[in-house]
Amino acid sequence: MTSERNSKALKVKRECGENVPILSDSELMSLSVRELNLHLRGLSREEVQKLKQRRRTLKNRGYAASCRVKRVSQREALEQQKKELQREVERLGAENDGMRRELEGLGARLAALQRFARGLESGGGNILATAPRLNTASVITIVKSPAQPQTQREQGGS
Amino acid sequence: MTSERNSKALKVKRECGENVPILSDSELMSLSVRELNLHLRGLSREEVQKLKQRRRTLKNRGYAASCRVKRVSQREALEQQKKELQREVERLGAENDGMRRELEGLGARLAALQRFARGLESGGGNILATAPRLNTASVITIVKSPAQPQTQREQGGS
DNA sequence: TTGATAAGTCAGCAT
DNA sequence: ATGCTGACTTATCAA
Repeated sequence: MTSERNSKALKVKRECGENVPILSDSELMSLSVRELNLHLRGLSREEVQKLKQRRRTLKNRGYAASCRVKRVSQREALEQQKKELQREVERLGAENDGMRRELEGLGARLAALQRFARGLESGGGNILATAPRLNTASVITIVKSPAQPQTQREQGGS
Repeated sequence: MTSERNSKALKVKRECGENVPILSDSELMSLSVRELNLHLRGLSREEVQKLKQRRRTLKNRGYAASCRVKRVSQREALEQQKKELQREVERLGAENDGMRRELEGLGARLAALQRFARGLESGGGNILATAPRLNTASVITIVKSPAQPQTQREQGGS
């Protein structure tokens, strides 16, 4: 196809013929209208039209290229955003699992204390004697078990 | 442009000329090779080549169209996936916030019990007298506070 | 041969 | 006039 266009371009140049500097594609494409007019001196109406048309075609070629580049980069941007969101989902999921485990641990400790408390409640004042399965040492153990990261600050007393 | 193609097609038909049924674009495009050959009887080598070329061009036109359709639907699929991931991130984020709050609540209750336990520990056996700021009733209150959803099942003891 | 795609051409819209 | 984009053609590659 390059050959086809070249031949076409050559044809135009031949037609423009004898007295024209003959503009290259890149020259013709980048010239401003006013600059272009300087090169149009002494050309027939038809020659001027052909040159302008070639200029338009060359510019269109560039526009088409930009259009394709834009299309590709937009697609890549979308894919990138998708990857980032996937990473974010993974991160949040892991964080969720971690907290779920912490919650389970705390829940178990609290449940144990709850059993103990039920004993306290029903047994009235005599704590140690009435607690079903737990004694004071057990409660201390449960309560002082690994503190959860979130509320670590709370323990800074004395 | 349609006019350009039409004129080109007409030209081909004129050239094929007097004795040919003249296949429409859609006919020529959808014919199998063997079916096509039936329509090629009594055509010059050149006419056959032109017809085959037109067939190829028509098919290419279809391929190009599919290509564009595919490009669009792939882009739409990407956008759809992106939206779903965004929703997922939002959902996980909300879930995270909820658990974080639960964790904070449980952490506060446990911290209070920890203060109480410190009193128990340092004071030896005399629990009620030694607890810094909490009495037995307070501990019961803390321990029996709203149980966390996750470990609700734990409390089912007689 | 068939199908897919990049690049180029053209038409048509919008600025 | 300029820039963009959809549709078409062509060249080219892959299956």
